[in-house]
Amino acid sequence: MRQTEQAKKITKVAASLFAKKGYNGVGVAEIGAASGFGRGTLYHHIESKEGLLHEIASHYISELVESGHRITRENPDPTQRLNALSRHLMSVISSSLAEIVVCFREVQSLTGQRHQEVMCMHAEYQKIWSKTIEEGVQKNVFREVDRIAVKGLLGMYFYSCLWLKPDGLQSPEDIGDVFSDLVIRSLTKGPGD
Amino acid sequence: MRQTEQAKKITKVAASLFAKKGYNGVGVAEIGAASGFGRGTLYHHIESKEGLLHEIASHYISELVESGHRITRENPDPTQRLNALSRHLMSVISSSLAEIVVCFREVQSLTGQRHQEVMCMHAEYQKIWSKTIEEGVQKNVFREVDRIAVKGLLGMYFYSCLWLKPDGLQSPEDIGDVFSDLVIRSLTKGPGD
DNA sequence: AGCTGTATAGACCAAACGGTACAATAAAAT
DNA sequence: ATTTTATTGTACCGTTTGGTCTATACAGCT
Repeated sequence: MRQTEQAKKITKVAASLFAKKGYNGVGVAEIGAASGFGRGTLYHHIESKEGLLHEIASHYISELVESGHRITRENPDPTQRLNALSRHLMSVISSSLAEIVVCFREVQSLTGQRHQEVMCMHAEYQKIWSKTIEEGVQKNVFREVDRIAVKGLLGMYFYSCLWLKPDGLQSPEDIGDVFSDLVIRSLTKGPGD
Repeated sequence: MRQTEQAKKITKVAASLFAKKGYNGVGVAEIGAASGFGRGTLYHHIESKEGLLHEIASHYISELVESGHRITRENPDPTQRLNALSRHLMSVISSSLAEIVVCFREVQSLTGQRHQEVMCMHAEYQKIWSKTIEEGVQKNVFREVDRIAVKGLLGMYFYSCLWLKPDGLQSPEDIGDVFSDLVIRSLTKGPGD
């Protein structure tokens, strides 16, 4: 979907408002005012309020899925791939904080087809991580872990968009390294396994 | 604050609605209907809609803080304490899923004094985990980790309320064990540290 | 000048919002 | 039996909701 400059601006403003107050806590009038348009003008550039939410949520989760597949192709080694996934996920989160908050916290406000479509992509992204860990187990570099472990580990990343500060001291890559270090250590085989 | 039976019922119903649709996605009429009261009746039992949100959020986070302090007293050993904190946190999450979702995802909708108070307790709970890890580092059982690591590890738990199924196969204690296993492995000293 | 297509603002809509007032009812206490 | 007290439902308040309609402005083109 081709977006005009104004539409991009509106989407960006909407994302930061949704992130701050929640989808239902923001009115279209507020979105218009914050982007410098009246309500009529707003609807000349967007389809609907929910369309705005869908645009934000689907754009970022599909970007994650796409990059996830690319990283999988580029990194046959499970440990290296985990680190690459970790760095990439964290850099997307920190460079698009508001959008990611919307993508992970406000999805529930999508309805029908749109909700289903976005949830599918979320599941697909999780599968990318699951597959990586499974491969590591097969190659005997990771220990066998419960299938809910990957949900837990991913939660570590997803939840970070709620406390991450955009002007924080550490770079996203540094944080990604800290996290992937935690993840890899929690997965690698020890003497007892 | 003493709560009548009806008020408890309303609070419970409100929590599950807030969890499903978000605080601003639910109207007082809907809360009333779902708990079997008219709007007028509802306001005879509650103070306000935001009061309801505050009641839910503050009750559960303060319970976590209180139990956290108790567990700290009862478990001098950092590793055992982490496991106890993990089990307890996961059992609270899974036994009060909706309330915990509200407590962690809808806090932002609280305003002024109430918001500040609840955020304070959230910070205090995090400190309980931080202290435990710090003690483990001092006692030389944990390696030194970045200060954001604890945020990440806690996110693992907090995010779980969004995917946990109330009728899941695994008991909360089992999940708590899986998680604390991940946490402890990611923290314990290895050959290289 | 006349035409065409895109931007823009503001009036307007029915519905829903959080909250209050008040009268009616039920239960308990005297 | 009578008076309090605690519950309840309904009508109502002003405001805001997402969304539409229409009139105007302003480009670029002929």
